[in-house]
Amino acid sequence: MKDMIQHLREHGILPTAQRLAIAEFIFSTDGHPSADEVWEKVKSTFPTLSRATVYNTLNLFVDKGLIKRQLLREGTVVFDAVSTAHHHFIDEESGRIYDIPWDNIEVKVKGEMTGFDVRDYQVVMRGRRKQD
Amino acid sequence: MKDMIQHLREHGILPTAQRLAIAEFIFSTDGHPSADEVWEKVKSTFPTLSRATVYNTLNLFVDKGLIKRQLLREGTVVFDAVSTAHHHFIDEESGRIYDIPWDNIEVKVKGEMTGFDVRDYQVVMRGRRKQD
DNA sequence: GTTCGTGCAAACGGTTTGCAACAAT
DNA sequence: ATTGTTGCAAACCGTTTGCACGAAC
Repeated sequence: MKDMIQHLREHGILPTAQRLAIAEFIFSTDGHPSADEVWEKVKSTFPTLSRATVYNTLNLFVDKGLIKRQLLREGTVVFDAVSTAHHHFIDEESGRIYDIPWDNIEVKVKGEMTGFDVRDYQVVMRGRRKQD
Repeated sequence: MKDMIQHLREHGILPTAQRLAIAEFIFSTDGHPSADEVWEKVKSTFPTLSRATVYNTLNLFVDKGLIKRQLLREGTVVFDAVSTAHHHFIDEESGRIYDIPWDNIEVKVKGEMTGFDVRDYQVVMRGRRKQD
């Protein structure tokens, strides 16, 4: 809790009650929730929380570098609180998104990539989760 | 033209004038247009074409396996007519999406991936296009 | 008291859908 | 005749925005 206040302050974010509640949730889940899903969840412990505040707050967190937007679901952006680089696996049946540790996959450039200044990359996999 | 009619028929699609016009466009561009962009372009040669028909047709093409939906742009789905597997590079400045040949990048699994039945994957890169 | 954050409702933009007119078999 | 396709408009849904109220420095 105290750490979270500190964490927000370090990123230049004024730690209001709403922002704390949202931050607590998004950093405690290992899922990849949409803004509306965050709203639904946090509302249960913070009933007055408005949808607009959730959207604004999540965008603020992204701008300040606390979390990342990911294009992994159709129709909605999802947010990813894991700060270290990783890959993603999407279960085509459930739509669930799994983090794949960075070191599980080796990506090597073999062909010509001149003219492309790659700042960031990730492997996006799709398929079926067999167990779990 | 004749080939396109044939192509559609082979995929179980009745080749109407609208569908032909949309197919001609999407298979001739190397870009990754959104449905609205397809509409704008094809409308110039087919003014009566409605937006709904474009959306319906593109979805039909996806269902029948002619083209692919890609989650590479925020706010809209883009369509990809290239049937062979490839990776993508997104210019963060312009938003332009570039195809990267499959053999340019080697992806090797190093870690544990049990439980994940990977049916499909691609590398998504972001950065700046330096020349063109 | 000025700046910043919140909540509400309205607006917005991409996409889907219901429906009537129409074309194809 | 039946089935499938088109165009229009309305509906839908995720997201942003304008604005008034309220809290914090």
